[in-house]
Amino acid sequence: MTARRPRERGVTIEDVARAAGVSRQTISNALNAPHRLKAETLERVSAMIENLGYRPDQSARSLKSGTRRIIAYPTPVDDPANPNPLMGGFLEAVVAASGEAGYRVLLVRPRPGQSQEQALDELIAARTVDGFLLSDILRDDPRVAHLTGAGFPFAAFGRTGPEQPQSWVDVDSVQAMIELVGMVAARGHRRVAFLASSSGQPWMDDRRAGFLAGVRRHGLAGQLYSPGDDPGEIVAATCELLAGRDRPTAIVAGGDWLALGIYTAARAEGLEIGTELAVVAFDDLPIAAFLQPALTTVRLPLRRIADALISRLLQIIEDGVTPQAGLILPGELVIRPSLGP
Amino acid sequence: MTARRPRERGVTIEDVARAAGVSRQTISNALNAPHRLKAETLERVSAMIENLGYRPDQSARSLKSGTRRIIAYPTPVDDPANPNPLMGGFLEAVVAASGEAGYRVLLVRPRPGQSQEQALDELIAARTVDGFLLSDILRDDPRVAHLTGAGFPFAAFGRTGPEQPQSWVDVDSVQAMIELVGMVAARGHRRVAFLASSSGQPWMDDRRAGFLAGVRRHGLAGQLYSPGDDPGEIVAATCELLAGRDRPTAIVAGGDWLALGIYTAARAEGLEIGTELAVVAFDDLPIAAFLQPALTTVRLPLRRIADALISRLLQIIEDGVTPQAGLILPGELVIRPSLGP
DNA sequence: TGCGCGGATATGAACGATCAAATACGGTGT
DNA sequence: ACACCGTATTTGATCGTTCATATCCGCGCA
Repeated sequence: MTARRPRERGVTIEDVARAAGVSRQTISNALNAPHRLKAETLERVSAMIENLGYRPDQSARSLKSGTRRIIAYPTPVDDPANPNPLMGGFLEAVVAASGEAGYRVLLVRPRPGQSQEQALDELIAARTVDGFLLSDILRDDPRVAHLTGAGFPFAAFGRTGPEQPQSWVDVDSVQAMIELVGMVAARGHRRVAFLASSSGQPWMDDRRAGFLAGVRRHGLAGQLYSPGDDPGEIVAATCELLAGRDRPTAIVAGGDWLALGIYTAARAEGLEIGTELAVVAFDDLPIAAFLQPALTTVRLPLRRIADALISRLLQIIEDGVTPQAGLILPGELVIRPSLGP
Repeated sequence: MTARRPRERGVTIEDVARAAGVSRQTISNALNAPHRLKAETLERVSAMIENLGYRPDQSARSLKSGTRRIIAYPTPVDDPANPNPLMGGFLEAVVAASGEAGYRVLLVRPRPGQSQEQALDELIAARTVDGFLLSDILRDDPRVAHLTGAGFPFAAFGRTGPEQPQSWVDVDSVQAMIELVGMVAARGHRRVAFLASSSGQPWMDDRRAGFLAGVRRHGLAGQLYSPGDDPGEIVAATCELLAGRDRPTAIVAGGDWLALGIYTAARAEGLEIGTELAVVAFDDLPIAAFLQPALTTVRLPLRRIADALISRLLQIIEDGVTPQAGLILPGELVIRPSLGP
């Protein structure tokens, strides 16, 4: 531990009070309960606050009030081999949503050698944050279990177990996938393949289930394929798939990244995407719009998800009210040329 | 403003002191200056701390010490049309680096209707953070000017002006680009094109300058092209480029995303990448490895950059020492099949 | 005149930690 | 026996805010 140089202190409530010729409490009231002040005093005091650029010290306020106005977001480890589709856009949406509610987002990650639970405990015990925002919820997610046990506020992007707090928000992947398959069926495709790594993430299972449901509903011939995460593998698997005799005329990918491999394979096989082969995927990452032809996919309503998560979390933090049921939001089909005419 | 329900208070230093039969200060010393305690006392006290799960309240500690152990990172607005290559990996590296130094990262973004400077001021005045980490530094970046004026600690990923604090770290894009062009030249290419949007970002200018320097040094015929950000435009521009009579045999892209468009165009023109057309780019985003054939590119040493930034920032915060000169780190060539044999 | 009343403002006491200074405690040397 | 010293531990004050309570003041009313 190095020596710590205390930062210069700023303008305090005392300074403002002296300058305005009133007491501390009057300044505090001007900010927290303006109705208590005589209009004239309020104006004079507010001017002085503005004038001196006074802002209540967050630490002092927190110490007294017990609230931090900070939400922790444990960042998913971003595996370059399997880039997390959410990282970019979701974080973006969360920062915006919480910012508008007057909260800030603190990124946290276990130190080397520290378990996820320990990292959470550290923040709870040190009273650094008011609550947690979790994403990439696994089945029996240990973080959810831990926070539930500790009785600490959290909200989750992804479903939690039935015996746990239902403070989650999720996308109706099954329904979105059914609609996606519906679009494919409406274009006259009969043989459809689903491609996704079989990594056992709940959301991917939902997408797979949605595909199967869609295929059944529309009487299509659907087949599942699960290549590994390696790009080469994906291309190879797709090539094989497309070289077969009864090759599918449409491919549904579990995520936009996979579509990149599918495009590559299709071209290697001499198939034109959109006309000879329909490709659709899920997530609407930037790459979906960048691919040529642009990719038909399902857009996650990230901003609405973030808004709902923050709103639920703040309800727990500020009012102590835990939502009785999870919230399921629809995905939005984004039709682009890769689906065909 | 909704009513605020104070969170239940946790274990305090007083509780531990009473339980261990010593005074507050002894507990404090056990954590902050263990050498002051008799070995026996230390052991007994530490056991009790562990036992009760005591962690000093961060707000109380901050109030007294004036230090927050939090670094603010103003998140660049992520334009989906021009996805920020850094957002993912850089943030990741920053969180890891600061975590190891015992600091946390707070994401901030101006509220609607608030200027960037106001957002910074708010954090400074409320003493919420100890310093700022800036990225995507523009020429005459207003944030740098503002923090310099306020005398508040910051470190920047990207060069700052000569009259400003030199607490920056940057990648030697020029040199990396020269080496990249060198690799292309060594493969026997004579006509080389550089593709990048002309958006005037300093880092892109460096890459362009590096390209020109490399071309000059190796006596190649180099040409600059600046399509817009739109994927369709990129493909169209590349197609035109490749359809010309004296078409380049190698294309250098300003960023990995552009390579996607180039791949598409090359295939449309019937050119095989790696053999008939060399493609190289910059950033080593996940997409570089996903493309088939995989893309030769320049990897930014994100972890080293983050480490250096954090180390410099903490030096300013903790020791009050501002670095005298910026730090330039080399990019790392990642040779992959798109360059050719 | 004195009293009660209510709105506006002021005062004292936390919140939980750390810093600086004070004290307790053995052991030496004379 | 006593001053002296260094180490181990305790005490008091403080950081800047907010909560609960106290005071002030003008006014209507008996």
